[in-house]
Amino acid sequence: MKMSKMYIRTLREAPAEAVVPSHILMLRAGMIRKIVSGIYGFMPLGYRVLRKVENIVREEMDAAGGQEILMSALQPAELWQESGRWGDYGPEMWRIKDRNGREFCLGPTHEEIFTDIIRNEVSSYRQLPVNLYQIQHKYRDEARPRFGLMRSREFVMKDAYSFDRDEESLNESYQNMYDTYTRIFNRCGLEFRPVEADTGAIGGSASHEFQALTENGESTIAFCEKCDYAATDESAVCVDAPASNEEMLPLEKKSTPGTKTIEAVANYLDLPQSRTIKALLYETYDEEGSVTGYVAAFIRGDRQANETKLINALGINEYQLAFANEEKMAAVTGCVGGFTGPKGLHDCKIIVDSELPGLRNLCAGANEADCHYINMNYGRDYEADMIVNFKLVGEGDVCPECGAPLKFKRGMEVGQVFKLGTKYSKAMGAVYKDENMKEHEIVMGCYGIGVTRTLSAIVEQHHDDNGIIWPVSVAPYHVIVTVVKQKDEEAMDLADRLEKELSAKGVEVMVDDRDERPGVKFKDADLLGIPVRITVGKKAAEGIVEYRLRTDDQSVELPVGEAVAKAAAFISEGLSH
RNA sequence: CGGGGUGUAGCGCAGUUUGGUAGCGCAACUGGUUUGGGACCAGUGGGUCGCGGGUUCAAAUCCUGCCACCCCGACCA
Repeated sequence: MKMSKMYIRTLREAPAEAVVPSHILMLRAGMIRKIVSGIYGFMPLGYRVLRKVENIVREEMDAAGGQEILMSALQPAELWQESGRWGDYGPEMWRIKDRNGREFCLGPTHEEIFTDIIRNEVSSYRQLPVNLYQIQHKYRDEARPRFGLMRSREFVMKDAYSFDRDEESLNESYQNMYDTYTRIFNRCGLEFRPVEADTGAIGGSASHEFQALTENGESTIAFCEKCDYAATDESAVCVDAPASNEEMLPLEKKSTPGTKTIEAVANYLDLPQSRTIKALLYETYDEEGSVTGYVAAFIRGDRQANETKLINALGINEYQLAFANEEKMAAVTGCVGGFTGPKGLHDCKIIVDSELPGLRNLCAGANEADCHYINMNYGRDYEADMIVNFKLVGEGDVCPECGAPLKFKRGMEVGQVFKLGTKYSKAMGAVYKDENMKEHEIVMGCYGIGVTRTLSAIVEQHHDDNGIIWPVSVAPYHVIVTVVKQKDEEAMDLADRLEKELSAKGVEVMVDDRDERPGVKFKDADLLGIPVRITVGKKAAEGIVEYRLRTDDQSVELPVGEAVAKAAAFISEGLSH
């Protein structure tokens, strides 16, 4: 297509509102436009890229046995009330009413809708397994939309749901999607890592996030350089320190005036912090926010707690746990702020980190002002209501798989796969009959890809100071033919020939025939990130053009025919993986 | 939701301290000269200075309420 006929508007300067490269460059290239905070429109070139990514997703999902459908974005409250999530979802859900006052939401996700479809239509094991997906706008009223398409309130998502007769079959469906996602993100040209993710209060049995590696990502992932282990920082497993074989020494109470922190008490008693026990005091709440009880969690003094793991162990939602009001808690449990220890506490749940029972002769608060015990040992001196591994992983901690040190990197979550189990089928009555006419709940999985977010990730990973560098697979056009003197008929004829011959080979071509100076055209070509540039310039009359890749800074002169062949080969190679 | 910042032409900004009725660069339009990495000259158009209230002879500027946008944090099936 001729650029003089295209609707394209590039910006020389970056809008002040954008701070990360993907946002800045997509705005500058005129690919997206902000409508309001967290809501973006796609302009012609941006929409072409979006459709390319969608089509990669579509092809791979279809190849994996998924079937595409399209449900409504607007969903009735009733379905969410059935699953129990109308109340759970919170302020992120856009809720609206129709003219009669009936409640709806703009779908933030579609488990309810898909489960509803399936329960009405599936009744036999013979109809399973099923994998349905859609590509559609999702709506989440984010507390803080950010970084353009990276975290927006309206975004395009591919969401797939699998329905299986049992866990074993689910495992196959899950692995199938895991492999499919790997192919999709490879084809999008992303450097990514699948990582183990927290399954949270939703109660699924396994989940992986697909994290595109980028400095501007919002997630932190822990990974092992030696083996394949990788997990989000919250779900990464921190290995217990090896059990000690020291003799138990007699418990002794020490006066430790004013030592309210681990650091202070360790210094005062001249102990390493790894020989102390830290207390973390929490209140738990019911759904209405009333205090339901107290939790004292104990962990080695040099460790950090991972509250997500505590929450999961307690089987509550994250809003149901918060640091305690120590004065109130002291009245009930006997704890003493700054001097709390596991010995002598009452009327609260005592959670002990999994490595403490194996450690000997530790120092802990005595539940008495200005006093600590030393030589405290699990079993002899204190016991737990629950033993939980709730340590937060730190960089350098040992890999739970192979023992090598863990490293941290930043990532952007572009996809997620989740074994849901029967949460929704149970709540909504999605059942099938087996060979013996016995009813079972359908076992579900769900699988999401943030399509618009994937665009951000691609640009974050593929750009330079001059602009975007699209991978061939998602580039809005494959080749840009830059005509230096568009008024020169010979040059325009040559450009037309390039366009025609390349198009005939399935290559997508844009011809910059605009009445602009060459510098402007070159700058725009770089900004737009078209993978191949063919310049029709000085030697147009001789049928010689210049061929250059967006990733190179040198061009080569070639006869037109060769340039066509070379570009076509390069594009076909780029599309083949 | 807490903390911070910003709102002046399509984009980037100055002007606000010290009140006097709005300016610069880019972009756009016209004409001319140019033409290989964001040209030059001359001219033109474009603004309820985020919105409301107040002070004042006079408000972009001072006071006040609200709104929007951005950043950090909290949050993120």
